[in-house]
Amino acid sequence: MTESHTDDSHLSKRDERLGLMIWFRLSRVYNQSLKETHQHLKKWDLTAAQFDILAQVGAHNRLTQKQLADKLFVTKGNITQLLGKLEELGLVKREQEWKTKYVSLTKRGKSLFDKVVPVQEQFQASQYDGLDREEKKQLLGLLKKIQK
Amino acid sequence: MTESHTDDSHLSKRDERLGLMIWFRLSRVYNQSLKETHQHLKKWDLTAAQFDILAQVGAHNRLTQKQLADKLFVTKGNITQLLGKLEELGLVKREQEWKTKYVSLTKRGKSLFDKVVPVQEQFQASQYDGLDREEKKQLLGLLKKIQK
DNA sequence: AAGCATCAGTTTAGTTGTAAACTGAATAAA
DNA sequence: TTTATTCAGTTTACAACTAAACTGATGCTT
Repeated sequence: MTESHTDDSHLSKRDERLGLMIWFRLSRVYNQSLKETHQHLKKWDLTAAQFDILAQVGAHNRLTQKQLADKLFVTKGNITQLLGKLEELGLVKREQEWKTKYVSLTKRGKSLFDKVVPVQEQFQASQYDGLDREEKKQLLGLLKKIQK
Repeated sequence: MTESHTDDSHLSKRDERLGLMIWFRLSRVYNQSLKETHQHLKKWDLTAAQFDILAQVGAHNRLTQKQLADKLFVTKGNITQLLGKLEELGLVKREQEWKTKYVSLTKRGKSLFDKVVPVQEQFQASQYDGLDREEKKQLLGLLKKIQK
């Protein structure tokens, strides 16, 4: 006889229910976190998307727009738009070299980077203070497993 | 002497790093899941936000817009806009009663609800197939704990 | 060399969402 | 009764993001 076969066709109703609850909870945790991030970044008049670019460019100085898009998991079109704004704000500059454009921080951008990134990263991480180190490792492991 | 005090001031660099990795991973898992959801819903010409409303209204029939907003954790303004579209599509109707408006499904909406919701919910849940039941419970527990 | 594919970046149109100001009705208070 | 509060829903302006079509330059192929 088949072992542990209470339901084998797709997934038991119980598992489906669990999956749905995870989905709802995940979306709530993520969106709440995003909102708090936004709130926190207002101090420097930055949006979350702008911060992400600032952090990436500052950490790697000199990236192409494509590399940036890939690192942030967004489209090239999105990067174009965001860089337009950041350029207006005088935080980044684009230098065409051969066929590609390299993005780097201006002096103002660098200075803002140094001021904001450490504080913001600490804030970001603090959102998981409710978990101890072991639980964080567990959570990270489970999230990785979801993405196969 | 204080016990296990390698760093007590804020959080150890190690914990901060872990927190950041969780944040990145969470955002990737969520956005990927959202994208796949969108893809899947295209079959019925529905967006994820529209599906969420269809599912909620169908499950509770007759909700006010405020209740809907609260259940979905979005603003009333967003609900107004989405309902406008769904009304155009002939899927929901709004009935003013005293000062509030009650939202319910039309015949077309009901029929679409019956067709889409079970399939979509199963698809949604299947995104966590990589985890066994125990792991799902663990993940859910950790997510809940984050929200205190 | 001419033509074609490729690839970075841009543009455009559309969706989702927020925040904040506004409308209008019901209720409470003077 | 008149005024003020409250509260549901609407509107407006804006940010973020995608998908898909487009631009232009590089470089391969014949």
